[in-house]
Amino acid sequence: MSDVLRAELVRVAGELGAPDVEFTLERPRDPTHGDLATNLAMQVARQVRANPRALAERIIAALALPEGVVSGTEIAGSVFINFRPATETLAAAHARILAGAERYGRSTSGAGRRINVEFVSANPTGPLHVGHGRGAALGDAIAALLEWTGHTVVREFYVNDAGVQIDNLVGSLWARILHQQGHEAALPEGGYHGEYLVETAERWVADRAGAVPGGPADAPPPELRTYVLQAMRAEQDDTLARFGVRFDVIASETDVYHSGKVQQGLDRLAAAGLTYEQDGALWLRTSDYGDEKDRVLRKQDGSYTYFVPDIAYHLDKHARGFDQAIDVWGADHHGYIPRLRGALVALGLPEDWFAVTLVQLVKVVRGGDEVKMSKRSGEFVTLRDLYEETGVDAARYWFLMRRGDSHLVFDIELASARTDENPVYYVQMAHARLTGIFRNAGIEPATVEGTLDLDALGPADHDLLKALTAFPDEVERAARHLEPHRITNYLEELARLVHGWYHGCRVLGEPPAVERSRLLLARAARQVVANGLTLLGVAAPDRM
RNA sequence: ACCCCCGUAGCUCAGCUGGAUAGAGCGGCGAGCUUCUAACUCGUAGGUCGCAGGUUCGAAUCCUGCCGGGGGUACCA
Repeated sequence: MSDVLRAELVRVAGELGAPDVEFTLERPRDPTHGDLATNLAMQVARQVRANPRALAERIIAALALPEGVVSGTEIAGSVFINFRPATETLAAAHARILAGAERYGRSTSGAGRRINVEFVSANPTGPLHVGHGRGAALGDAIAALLEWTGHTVVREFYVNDAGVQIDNLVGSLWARILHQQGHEAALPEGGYHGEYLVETAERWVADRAGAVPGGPADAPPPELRTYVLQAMRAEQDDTLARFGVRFDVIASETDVYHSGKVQQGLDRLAAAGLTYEQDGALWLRTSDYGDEKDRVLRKQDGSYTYFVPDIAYHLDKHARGFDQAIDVWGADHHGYIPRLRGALVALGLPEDWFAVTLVQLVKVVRGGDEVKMSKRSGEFVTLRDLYEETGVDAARYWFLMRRGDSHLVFDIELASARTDENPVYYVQMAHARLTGIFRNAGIEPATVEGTLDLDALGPADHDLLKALTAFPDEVERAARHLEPHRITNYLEELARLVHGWYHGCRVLGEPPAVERSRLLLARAARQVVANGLTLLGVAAPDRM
């Protein structure tokens, strides 16, 4: 209905002397205000300096809509014009849900634009912790939202496998190996104290049948580096795979160096006259492009800052043909955004090519007591620990419930609770109950076909259907803002309606016309709940 | 000192980039199982949208200044 209506409103606005007027046409928060409302009269009144109330009347009079689109029109507050859809429109919307099936809610609005979504990108220095989990759930859901809206998406993970931290990692592992052999050995400054390296050390020694080359006086054996990087990466990959997150591309910082792209990037910056030497270091003029100050590219000791490979890496993403790169970062990196964007803009990339979604850190509590996390001390809750306790569905859903830039309190006890305090169970339950109707009737949902007879049904049925038809718009909006929590909010509201409907509107055993139409409605509702959960990477169980 | 995010019901948070009487869950109080799953439903109480100005037909939403919480301001990654 809205497309036809919007086009007609634009035409009428032109007739009234305001052809380019901006106006809204949306579902009002309060359903008693109709199903679609527009502020067109007020907006036109502003431009042509006329009485809004009179204009609203003229607009309504001038509307020429086909039969079966709108059943009612009214003016409210002398500013809004409210529309009610005709039953034909609603029945057609229902038919679109069934026809769309598992694709209902998808659109082509992205027009195949190629988007690179980079997320998690954890350092290969230890197991993934809970904060990575939030980034994983969010990045994956953002990617899914973009896919649902017709973008071509690549999920990418960047491994910072170069730099001092890896030396510290290797040194830490070497110390653990020496401990194993009964030697005294101190962990390096800035080293990693976690228990997991003790286990890695045991495995390494076992793999080599106890033959450890060298002692406390020696440097770590060279092969230790590849070994520990592979071990850490394998652990992370396995944790993510079990969490239902898969990547199309794993990019590595070392590769960016070896491919010569770092040097190419530096050459490009220098050729554009963006760099200068000072105090024995090489600087980039990022302050000309929105950053607070210029940044060092090459340190006095001749090595590069991590900034350099990051620029090269993002230039490489651009060269690979992406129309946009979206990075999901922890909020503690926010100060880094203007710097990287500045560099990319300086090299001629569009301002909005590089976008960052920030995730605030997660506070983990267990029944009210905070669980401290520190990779250094090694006392932390890993992502794996978390979802093994709560289940993958609950963990993913909890990470997505809140806006990325709001602090998240993750109560392990609450998230694993199988009670009504846990929204994920509430939503999944809606799906299970709807499926239960078909199971009790002994029929497959997909075999219930035909046109919905809305005249046989009541207001509660109509309200449920209207909520179902809002799903595609919600997906569109969530994708535009990169905010998956809009989908969880929608699903919780929909689940509330489903439970209420289930309670108040019996299906099986009603008069044939009612039973048939309610089965059709239940099939549509089940589809939309399933699609919403699937989009978020959460299961839609048939029974619980 | 400067920069970024947040501040909405007792608690956890929504609020569709300016719309109508600010919503939900949990918790409180009250009610409801002979009925397709009570992991549920219904009712009810609960608000100076941090504070003060400004912008306009209209502000929780936009602009300014304060207050409070968190994060960031490396030739670390």
